[in-house]
Amino acid sequence: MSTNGIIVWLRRDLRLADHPAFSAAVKQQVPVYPLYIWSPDEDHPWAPGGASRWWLHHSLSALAATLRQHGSRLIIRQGKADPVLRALLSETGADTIYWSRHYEPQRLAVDNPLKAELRGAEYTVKSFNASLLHEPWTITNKSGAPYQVFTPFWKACLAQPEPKAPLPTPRKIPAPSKWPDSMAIDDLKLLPDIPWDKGFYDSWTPGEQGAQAQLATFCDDIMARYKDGRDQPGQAGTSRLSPHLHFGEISPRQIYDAVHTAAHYQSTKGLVKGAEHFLREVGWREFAHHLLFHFPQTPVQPLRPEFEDFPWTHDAKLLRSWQRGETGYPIVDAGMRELWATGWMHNRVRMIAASFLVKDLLMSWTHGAAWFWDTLVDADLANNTLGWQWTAGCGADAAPYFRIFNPVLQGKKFDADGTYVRRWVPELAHLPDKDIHSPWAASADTLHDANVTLGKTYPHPVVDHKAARDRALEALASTKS
DNA sequence: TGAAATGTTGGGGCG
DNA sequence: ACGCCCCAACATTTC
Repeated sequence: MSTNGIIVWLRRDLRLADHPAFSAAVKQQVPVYPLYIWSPDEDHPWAPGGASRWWLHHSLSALAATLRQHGSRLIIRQGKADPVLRALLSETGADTIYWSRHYEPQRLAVDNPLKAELRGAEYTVKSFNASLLHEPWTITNKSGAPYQVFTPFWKACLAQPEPKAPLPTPRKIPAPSKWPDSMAIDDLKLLPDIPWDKGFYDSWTPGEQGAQAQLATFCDDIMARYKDGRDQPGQAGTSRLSPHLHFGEISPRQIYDAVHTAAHYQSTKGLVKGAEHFLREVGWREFAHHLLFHFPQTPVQPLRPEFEDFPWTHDAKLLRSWQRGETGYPIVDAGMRELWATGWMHNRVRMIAASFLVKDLLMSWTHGAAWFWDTLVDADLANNTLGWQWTAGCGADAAPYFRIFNPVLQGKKFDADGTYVRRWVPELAHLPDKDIHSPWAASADTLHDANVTLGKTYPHPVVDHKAARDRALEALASTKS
C-alpha cells in the first residue's frame, strides 16, 4: 500500500500498547498523525457525562505526554468527524485513516457512513478491534442468534481460540516534518467549573501508565483473594480497572494475558480461582457489548417487552434523596456518596443502591442509569444498560423480579464491621457494628452515645423496606407475563 | 450475583 | 426412661 501519511483517529483507545491501528500505521513507514476529535454532539444522547469528561481530560493529557516520548504528538480538534478528518487529510496530504471500532448504536451511525464516504472519496480507511476479546457478531448460539443468557455466552467465548498475545508498544512513531495545528486540551473545557472533582485526584491516575500500574497491583495483591474480596466494599478487593477499560487505556487482551501469566507463574489455588472469577467479570463486559450491539434500543427500552408499561412511580424529592445519599439506609447512602466523591462505586454496592431505587422507591431504572451516566468515571453505555436492566428485572439474564435486596442484610453480610459505611457516612461512625446498618433500630442511649440524632444528623429511612418490598412484589406480579 | 416464609431435624430441658 | 416442647440450625419453597 503506498501512502503519504496516516491519520490514526483516536476515540476510546487512548493507549499505545496493544493498539492494532498504531502498530499497523507504524509499519507503513510514513508520517503518522494521531488525532483526537471532541465531538460530543455525534454521541448524542450519550455524550460523556461530567465525571467521564474529567477522566477524558486527564487521559488525553497522559496520552499526549506519552506520544511526545515516542517522537510524536497528539493533535486535538473539535467538531463533526467528517469535516475535521477531511480538513486534516488535505492539510497534511495524508490519504489513509485508521481507527479502532466501537459498537454503540450512535457511534455506528456515524462511523459506518463515514467509512463509506471516505472510501468513496478514494481514501483508504481501515478499522480495527482494540476493545473486545470477541466482537459482537462472532459469538452466536447454535441457531445463529445472539445469546441472551450469560453462562452459555461465556462458555461459547471460552470455546473460541485463545486471544492473540498483546501487541508491543511501537518504539518510535514516524513524525511528519511539519505538525498541523492543534487545540490545547484545556480548550475543550472538559473540567468542571465548580470543583466537585477534588476527591477524584486521590482515587485515580488516568492514562495508560495508571492502567498498567493498577493491573499489576491487581495481579500481585488482589487477585488471589478476589473471589470473596470483590464483595467486600470496605476493602480494596476489586480491580478498579473499569474506567481504564472504558477509555481503552488498557485492552481486555492485555488483562487476559497478565492474569493468565500471574496465575500460571504463582499457581496458588486462590490465584487460579481468582483469575477465573475475574475473567468472568471481563466476560460480563463482553456480554454487555454483545447485547447492546444486537439490541440497540436497550439504553432506553426494556429488553423484555412486558416491562414497557410497568407502573413506575416518580417522586423528584425521593430521587434526590437517593442521588445525594440521604435515604436513611446506610449502605445505600455510603454507595451514593462514594460515587459522588470519587466517580466510582463498588460493584456490590451498585447492585444494592440500584435495587433500592428500582424496587424500594419503585422508580424507573432509566433515572438511575442517567445519574450513573453523569457521575461515573467508568460510565459505559453497554455496561450501564446491562447493569440497570439486570437489576430492574427487565433485561437479559435478569434478576428474577422477586429478587429484592434487603439493604440491612446486604450491609451485614458484606460490610460486617461497617468499615465502608463509616468511611462514607461519617456521621454514623461511632455507632457499634450491630447498629451501623440500621440506626433506626438502635436504642436511644446508643444513638446518644454515638452523637446520632435521626432526622437531624442522619435521615430517617425514606421508606420502610418491608412495606416497599411488598409494594414492589405487587407491582411486579401484575407485570409478569 | 436474594430474602422471607415455611418445613424439617435434632439436642436439651423438663415433667 | 420417655414423651413433649422449645428452638436453633439447616433445608426447601415461595415470592
